[in-house]
Amino acid sequence: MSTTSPLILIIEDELPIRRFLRASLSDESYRLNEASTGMEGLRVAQQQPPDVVLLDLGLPDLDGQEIIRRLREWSKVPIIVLSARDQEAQKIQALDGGADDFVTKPFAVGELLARIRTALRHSNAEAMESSVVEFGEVRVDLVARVVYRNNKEIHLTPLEYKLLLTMLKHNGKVLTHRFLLREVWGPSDTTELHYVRVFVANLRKKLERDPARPEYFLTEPGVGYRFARAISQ
Amino acid sequence: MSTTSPLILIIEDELPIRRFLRASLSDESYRLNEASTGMEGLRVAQQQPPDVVLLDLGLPDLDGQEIIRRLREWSKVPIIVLSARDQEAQKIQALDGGADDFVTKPFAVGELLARIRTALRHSNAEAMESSVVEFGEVRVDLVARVVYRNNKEIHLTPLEYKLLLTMLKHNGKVLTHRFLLREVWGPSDTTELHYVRVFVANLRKKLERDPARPEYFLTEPGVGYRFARAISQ
DNA sequence: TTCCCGCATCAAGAAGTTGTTAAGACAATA
DNA sequence: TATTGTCTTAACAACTTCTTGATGCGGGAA
Repeated sequence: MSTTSPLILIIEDELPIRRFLRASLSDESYRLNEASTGMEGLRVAQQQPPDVVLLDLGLPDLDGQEIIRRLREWSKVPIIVLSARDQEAQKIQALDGGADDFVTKPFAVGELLARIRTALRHSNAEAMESSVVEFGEVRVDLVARVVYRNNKEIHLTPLEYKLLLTMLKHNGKVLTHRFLLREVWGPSDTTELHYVRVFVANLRKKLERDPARPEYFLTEPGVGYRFARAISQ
Repeated sequence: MSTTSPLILIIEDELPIRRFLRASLSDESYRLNEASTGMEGLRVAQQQPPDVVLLDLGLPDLDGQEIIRRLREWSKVPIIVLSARDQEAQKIQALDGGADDFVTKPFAVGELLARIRTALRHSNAEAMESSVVEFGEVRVDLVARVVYRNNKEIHLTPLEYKLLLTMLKHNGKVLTHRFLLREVWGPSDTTELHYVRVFVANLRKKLERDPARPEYFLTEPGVGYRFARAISQ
């Protein structure tokens, strides 16, 4: 968060509610960005990283869960979900999917503002990441979910990309085979440790200068793997 | 948060609600502490720091705001406030006073559980930040599971690292060969005392300035080994 | 001094883990 | 149904770690 006033991104398709939020929030001297579709919201979030996101779950184009998931792939920005009453399952799903708070419509402005302040307090501690990660010859656009090497697009399969994301997210940490299996393949498959080997080999082949002498996807024998990228980058 | 299941402190004077929470939460295999007054809650929180606090605002002895304030003087534990409907001012005051979330009674269990999980996720993330041990030229990053010496990475094998951890954990204490064997090699192998010698030698070679004149991995003749690191560090 | 004992060091082979390749299974698509 | 791309699985080569025995060192006792 910069020294200027906090930036809030509203992702909401209904104009009246957007108007209402705009009025309530700018009274508090927050800066605002608005998006009326999920895709637009993701794009705006990337271009101008907000300090808090207010997200309506009922958008026309993308599922709310999907938006949360895609945002969380590269950002830790607090997400406050707005949604209609009586959708408990949805609430739970949103919170477990990575949202930080939930406000039920119709909501009291005071409460919403207080929850925004709480979210801002939290986000103060955590640093914002970039939506593009680079290492060596490789550039990963986390929002577009496209990987380039020497500016040439490299195609990754879904699981390859998911594994890459997981390793990027835990940059520098040793990740056990078991952990990677759980993160990428899901909680069921905690046995087939060999998958990880094959897919790390694939990533090396596609992204390392010399796959036999990896610089980024490092092996920790007997433990697991570690992604090592210089901190400065 | 330790490796055991998360500890939740319930501060709530009404027995029926406490019972209800107890049933709902222990189903999820959380550990529970309960307090029926604010003072008791503060005392329990201090004696056994919880991972999440569920706080009823309407307690007989202390004002809810007061409890939040006193907790926040020394703890960052997530506080989820429980309170009756239609007390918006109170809600706002609680959130601004340092509470992290607010659930309105009567609440849906599923939602409460989801909010607890969200709170735990937050506190986990903060705890993960740093846990580094240093001695001499050596730095051990316990989260990343990486060891540096003069800022250069030193590779340790699984058993070497495990032995190092064991000795760090019991800093200053004399550890018998038998104890180290049990801790590092497992309960079966309590005979082969030679292993310990070889691995301590390895650690010295990798981490001591002069392996022949160890400063940290000290021999206690006839007994075992002792790790000695200045307490101040 | 010489012997003895516990500790340190080294290195070779055993045991286990990881890298690599490729073929088959499977699912989605045309 | 054929095609394509992806995932799973197996086999084996290459590599790392662990175990083990041989050897050397040093202090204390005879």
